[in-house]
Amino acid sequence: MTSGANPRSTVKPFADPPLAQSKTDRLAALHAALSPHVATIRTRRGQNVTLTLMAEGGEAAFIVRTGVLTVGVTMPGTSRQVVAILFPGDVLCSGFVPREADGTLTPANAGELWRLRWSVFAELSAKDAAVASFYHEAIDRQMACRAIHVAAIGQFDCRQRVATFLLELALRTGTPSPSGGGVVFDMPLSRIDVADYLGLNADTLSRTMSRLRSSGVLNHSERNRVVVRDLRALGALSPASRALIALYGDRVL
Amino acid sequence: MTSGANPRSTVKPFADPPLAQSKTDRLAALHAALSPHVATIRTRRGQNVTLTLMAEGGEAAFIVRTGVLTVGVTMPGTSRQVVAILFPGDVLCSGFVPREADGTLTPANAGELWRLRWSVFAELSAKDAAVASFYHEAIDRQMACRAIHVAAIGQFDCRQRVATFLLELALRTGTPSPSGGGVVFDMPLSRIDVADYLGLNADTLSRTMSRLRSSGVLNHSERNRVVVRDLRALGALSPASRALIALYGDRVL
DNA sequence: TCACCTTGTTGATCAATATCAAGGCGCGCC
DNA sequence: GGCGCGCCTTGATATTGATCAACAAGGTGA
Repeated sequence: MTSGANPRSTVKPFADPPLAQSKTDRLAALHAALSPHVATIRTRRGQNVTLTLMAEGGEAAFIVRTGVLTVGVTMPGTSRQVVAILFPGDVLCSGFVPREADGTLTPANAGELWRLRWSVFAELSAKDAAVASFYHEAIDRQMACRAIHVAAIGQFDCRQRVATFLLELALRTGTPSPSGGGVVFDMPLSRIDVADYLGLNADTLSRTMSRLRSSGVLNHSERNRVVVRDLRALGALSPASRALIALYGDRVL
Repeated sequence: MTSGANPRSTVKPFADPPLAQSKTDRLAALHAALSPHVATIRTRRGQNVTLTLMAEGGEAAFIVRTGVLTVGVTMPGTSRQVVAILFPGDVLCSGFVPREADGTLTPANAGELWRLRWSVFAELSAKDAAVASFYHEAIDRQMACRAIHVAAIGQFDCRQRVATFLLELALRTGTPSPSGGGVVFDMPLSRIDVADYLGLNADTLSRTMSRLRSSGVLNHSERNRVVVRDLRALGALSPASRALIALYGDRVL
């Protein structure tokens, strides 16, 4: 469970994905407003970020600066469910994670996380319109994303779920591949994490990915990197493609 | 599809559920702050509330005053998914509903809804700490609720999902039944709505409810009303019972 | 270099749930 | 009252995806 032992952490990651450029700017601007109150956490895969502040058990707000994290819950007698995947610019408040549900905030790779007391964040929001609108946009995006996620888990079959997930990653973190029509991105999550996110068995997920490769939508690629050969073909497999594009843009399309 | 034709709308509803008492007070206090900007919508079952404001296509914020509403999305080629059920005190912003996903806000019964321009709501939040904290608490609760919902759809089997749903309704809107240990509440949603919420087939849902009745957890009850004979037994069937109680209280337990 | 461990892949089997079909019930409408 | 229409229920069947088990691939540390 130590991050050093995990091969995934040794993979040379992309630099910040290009998509995040404008977000990175906004985050830098935010930092000016927040910095006196922010604790910076360097994340490493496998570590477990505590959701509430130690002192006084206060509520905390987290802002993802770089890297990817998963938010998971585990109900007694069932396996873990990843309820959200957080990318740079996303916000998590400890109140978002239900109590008594074994909630966890787990980095998927190395990155940086800002943490601040929730009450401080609320105050800053009231004073600084830029902070407030950053927060509200983050909430909007996350709520919309969760709606799509619920629809995928509740209504999509196995292949549709996998296509939806890959499309989301491609739109959020992908770079156009040299050969036209394709997209490349890092896969920050393990098979098991992805399966837990999609409400699927890891075996079934593996089979589905294999089928996507043999049908030519994906390329056989190196470990922890995904090469989508034809993004439009992938989009055609996901009922949520239009919604995802509306939410995350068609930058790589 | 007219509400008058629907038998459900003719059922005499409970008055505001007792749980909502403190919430009702808060809503009344809020109204003072918001009233100059609020449009009050009387909801009727089956109507479709438009999510964006007509003029300028602006974003809107909705606050549920009374009644129950469902938020649904439908991706092409799949059936509808209910992504949230809104009760009095809940908030919905149009940005929460993904675009290009056929999002709908649909009252399940008669009630009252406040609508205001999102930008106005944001301004009021910055000025009035009571408005801001109301909003943030609503967001926290809804995010936590959605996490439980995702876990239920992704990991629970059929009976666990149904038990979780019934428990949530019991905790949020139930009243203790005369005979000890039991709880009674209105069922505001049709079988199909519930099935769409739980990611189940309506037939399967019906079967599961029948089994819960014959196993003695539920009473055979009149149409659109549910009598839980033994709430603890119901809780034992739901892996999320502790999380739900932490979120909604043990008032009726 | 080799043993070991984690992660991922693949095949065979089985169970849960969707699908299809038929029928009952309650209610509004004619 | 009788008719027609949704909604709900229940049974028979089909199919998807979970489970179990074996094995491959790659990294780690001695």
